[in-house]
Amino acid sequence: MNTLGFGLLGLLTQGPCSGYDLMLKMEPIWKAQHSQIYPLLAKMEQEGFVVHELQPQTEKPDKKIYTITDTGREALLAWLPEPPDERAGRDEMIIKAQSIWLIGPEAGRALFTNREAVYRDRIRYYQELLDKHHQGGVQPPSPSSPDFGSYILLKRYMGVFTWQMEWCRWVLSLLDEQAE
Amino acid sequence: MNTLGFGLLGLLTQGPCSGYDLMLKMEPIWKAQHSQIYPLLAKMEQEGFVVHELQPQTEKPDKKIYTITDTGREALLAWLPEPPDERAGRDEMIIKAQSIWLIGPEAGRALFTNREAVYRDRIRYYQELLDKHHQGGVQPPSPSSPDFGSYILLKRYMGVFTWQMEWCRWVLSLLDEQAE
DNA sequence: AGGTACATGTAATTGGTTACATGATTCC
DNA sequence: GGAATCATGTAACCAATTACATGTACCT
Repeated sequence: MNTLGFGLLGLLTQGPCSGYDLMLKMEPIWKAQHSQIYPLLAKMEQEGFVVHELQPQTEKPDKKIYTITDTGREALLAWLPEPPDERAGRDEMIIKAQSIWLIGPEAGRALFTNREAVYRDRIRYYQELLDKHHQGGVQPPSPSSPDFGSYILLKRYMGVFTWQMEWCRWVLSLLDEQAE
Repeated sequence: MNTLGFGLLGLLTQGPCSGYDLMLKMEPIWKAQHSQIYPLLAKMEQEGFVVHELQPQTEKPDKKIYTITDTGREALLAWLPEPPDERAGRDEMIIKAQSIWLIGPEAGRALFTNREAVYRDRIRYYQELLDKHHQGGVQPPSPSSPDFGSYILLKRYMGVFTWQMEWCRWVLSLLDEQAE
């Protein structure tokens, strides 16, 4: 099984769920298309990590409600403590930034202004998710709560995107300096 | 052509280079294996974006020195100003963090202690690269200098990894709180 | 009339990693 | 003797995106 598979198992420890809902729940942390999730769930079922039962619906396609098995839980618990791979973070902006000197300050400014806005939107998005988290209890979830993972990840994304937004502004200030 | 291809073109605007050296130069910003780079360069040559000439070597395999063509430079300049795709940043640690509550505070602490060290190493690595940058001139490169891209990217990585290191420490502090 | 959400699936293609393959040189 | 660096390449596989496919309900 792959990393995405373990991500799905992690969500299923919090309760049975359809493939569609798993896709939505994965979105903030590890975006994957349904075309990747549905076949993976089927494969995971073949290998005994999950089982599903049909929930008939009228006027909508039937749902497949997946549940994690003991085998699945064991596999997840064995995988979790292993030191994670460090993955290459690939972002087109990196490649464009590398060659920014080629396109002149105006086009460069457009690129970074645009990016700054993208990061601003993402920060708003993650802030909203954090606010939802705080709706119930005002206290941050304890490390033994199932919500702890989402909580610390939201904080992580907030920080990463905030830094990148500031980085865009810093680059813009360098570009402006030259214009003077 | 794909994003990696444009990255290679960007490096080639700074001078002709072998596939092997391109791989090394790409490493800090967009890690790719030689098995991805060599066939891509061949394809890019077929499409007229680069040309190569053989540099015979004794006791070592001959080098293929690639040079960007006018077509290649035009394609790069047309691509650069387009707003970049926002790519999903996939890192196994994200999936593990999501399910951290399942493995208990000791194993969780091990995971984050390990990760903190990984980020610390990366910061040291990027700091060294930044120092090398500053060796020649003490002034940061101007936006019209070919080094400007590398310079701002190194700063970006420094910031991103610094934040993630601090995030690890913050999570560790939460885990410790519970232990008390 | 067109877009979004719900709900699932397959097929084609691209992107990326791992492994196989060769061969000299240098460092520990 | 074994690992690392230089230097290229192919083959097999896995991961991920895009497109094709179906069908209802609701909103504008």
